[in-house]
Amino acid sequence: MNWDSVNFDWNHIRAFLVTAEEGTLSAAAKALSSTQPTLSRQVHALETELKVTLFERVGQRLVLTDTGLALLEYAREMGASALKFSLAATGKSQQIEGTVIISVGELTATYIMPKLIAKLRQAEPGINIEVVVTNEPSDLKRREADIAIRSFHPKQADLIAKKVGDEVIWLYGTPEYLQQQPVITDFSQLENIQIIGFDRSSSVTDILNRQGWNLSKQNFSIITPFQLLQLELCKEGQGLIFFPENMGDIEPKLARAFEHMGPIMTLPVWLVCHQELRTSLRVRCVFDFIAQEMQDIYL
Amino acid sequence: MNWDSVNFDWNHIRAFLVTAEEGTLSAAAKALSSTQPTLSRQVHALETELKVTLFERVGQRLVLTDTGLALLEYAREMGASALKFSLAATGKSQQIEGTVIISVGELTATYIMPKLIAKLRQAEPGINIEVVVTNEPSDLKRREADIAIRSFHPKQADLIAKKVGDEVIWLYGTPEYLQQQPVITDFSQLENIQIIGFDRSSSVTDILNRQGWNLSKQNFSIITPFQLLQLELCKEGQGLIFFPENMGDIEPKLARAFEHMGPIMTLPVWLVCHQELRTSLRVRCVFDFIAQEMQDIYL
DNA sequence: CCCAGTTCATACAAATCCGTATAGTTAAAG
DNA sequence: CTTTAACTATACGGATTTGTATGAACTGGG
Repeated sequence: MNWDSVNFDWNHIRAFLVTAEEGTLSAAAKALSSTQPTLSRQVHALETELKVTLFERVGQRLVLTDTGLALLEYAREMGASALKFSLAATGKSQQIEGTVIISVGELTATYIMPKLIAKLRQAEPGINIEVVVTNEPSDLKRREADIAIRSFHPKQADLIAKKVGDEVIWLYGTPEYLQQQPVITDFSQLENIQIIGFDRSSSVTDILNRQGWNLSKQNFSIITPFQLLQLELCKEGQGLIFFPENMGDIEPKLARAFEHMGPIMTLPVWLVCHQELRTSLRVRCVFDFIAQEMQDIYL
Repeated sequence: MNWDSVNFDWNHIRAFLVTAEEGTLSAAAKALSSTQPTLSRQVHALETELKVTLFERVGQRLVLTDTGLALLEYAREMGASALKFSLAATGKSQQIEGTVIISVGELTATYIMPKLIAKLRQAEPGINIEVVVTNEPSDLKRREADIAIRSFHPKQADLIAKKVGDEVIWLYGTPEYLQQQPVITDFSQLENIQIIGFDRSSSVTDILNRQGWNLSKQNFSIITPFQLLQLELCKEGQGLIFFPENMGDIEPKLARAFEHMGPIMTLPVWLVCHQELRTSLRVRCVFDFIAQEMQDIYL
């Protein structure tokens, strides 16, 4: 093997890759916990080392040249392999110290995580916890997190998932608001109800309508994907919200709506983790800990 | 994308990769034009960064741990991608300066290359030429060379090849030696001839026997893969050698054997180059130059 | 049209990394 | 058993790289 060909600074490729993906040197610097001048120099160095022009300096922005675009493909490959290396190394590490990144939704972050993390930190002081709060299905394969809490089973084959409970969803509102509502014997009678919804996409609406509801866009007066804002608006009497019972019940200002009708739906709670990390002592430790705690909560 | 996971020193992976492949830190240092202490520190750094033990320090040698072996796979992937990057970058480079590595056999290196390189350097002073002399089919895909001169068409699909001539092979010997040989009318009569051969494998023998010869191991008294040694031995009158006519004819001490029978065989001469490098200005420049020169020689 | 907010490039001090020299250890050969 | 050769780890001076601070240039909004 002729190693001369790979005997250039691999970190410069990383600099190029992150810069190209992030769009600017400054963003790349932030992503790599480095500084913009460093990235600037590294990209320049790569260009002179290989005698190619990767970026066109047009005004304040760097745009990839055709050459840069062609090479980016291989840089991405390297990045993917580096990620695999990192994942495998974390998995192989027999140290119980280090950081574990957990991806959760807003509500879990607010109602579940604080006590859970406190308890975990007490049990395993060597492990640092990083919480990524997002409602998006964050991509575990890209190492946005080590462990994720989801309400759906992941499709990717190389992820492992464990069901830790069922989230029971009710409609909640202020007692004052609820008194204004009619007494119903069927959900189809809720034609004039005001619900604070997630977004304008009608996926939830469709599901409920198929279950006998009769909802349209008119019922969703306020739209926001921020569930904590939904909660606050609901507390102000602006409408009803879909909320898990273990969280809604402890809100003093809220009460279940149409309780005699039973819960609206139940969502499974999945704990998801990358398969490569199954052998990591510390990730497994956190995974098992959360699984135990969640099962206690959702018992 | 979470870049934290790949935010370790990629050069340390390269250090690990080359060390694992080469076996020792010292060898890796030589391969990377670096020094042993540097590699030692880089491997150590990688181990502490990822909290894994890659090598077991047993005595004077480093042996891969199971963890190291598992991670080596991904390091190899990174190396392969780095190689692709390098190849593509060289291909994309529009600079006419740089180094071009040419792989040739001993005879071509001795008889053809000196004048050819001199002429090339005069025509393109910016290009540095590196010559790898080997009779093995050096692996262009591993970048052991940019351009190779071969007597067979490469099988790999992503290589491009151009036939630049035919090498006419005769048997040569000293006039004194040849006088002792019988006058023949058929090659099958050469039962007692002494030939200085390449190796004990009978591939050449088989080919010739199929063409009507009658050779056995007895005919190959001296065996060596070094063709220049074959030549010297032949000059000393130790036997006959297979030799290209354009090289053998200019050796004052040698003469064609059994010239009335015609040449023994003809071998094609191929110029081979990696497809990725076709767009490289300087590689293409050298490729075209050699093609032109070789065609003049073998006209 | 100007100004606030970004962006990338450059200068210099500080921190880091590398190479030389050296010591310590092991394996093989005489 | 001794010697030699080969390999890795450590110490220190020097070279390289990094980060902070700053400048210059461009974009977009008021």
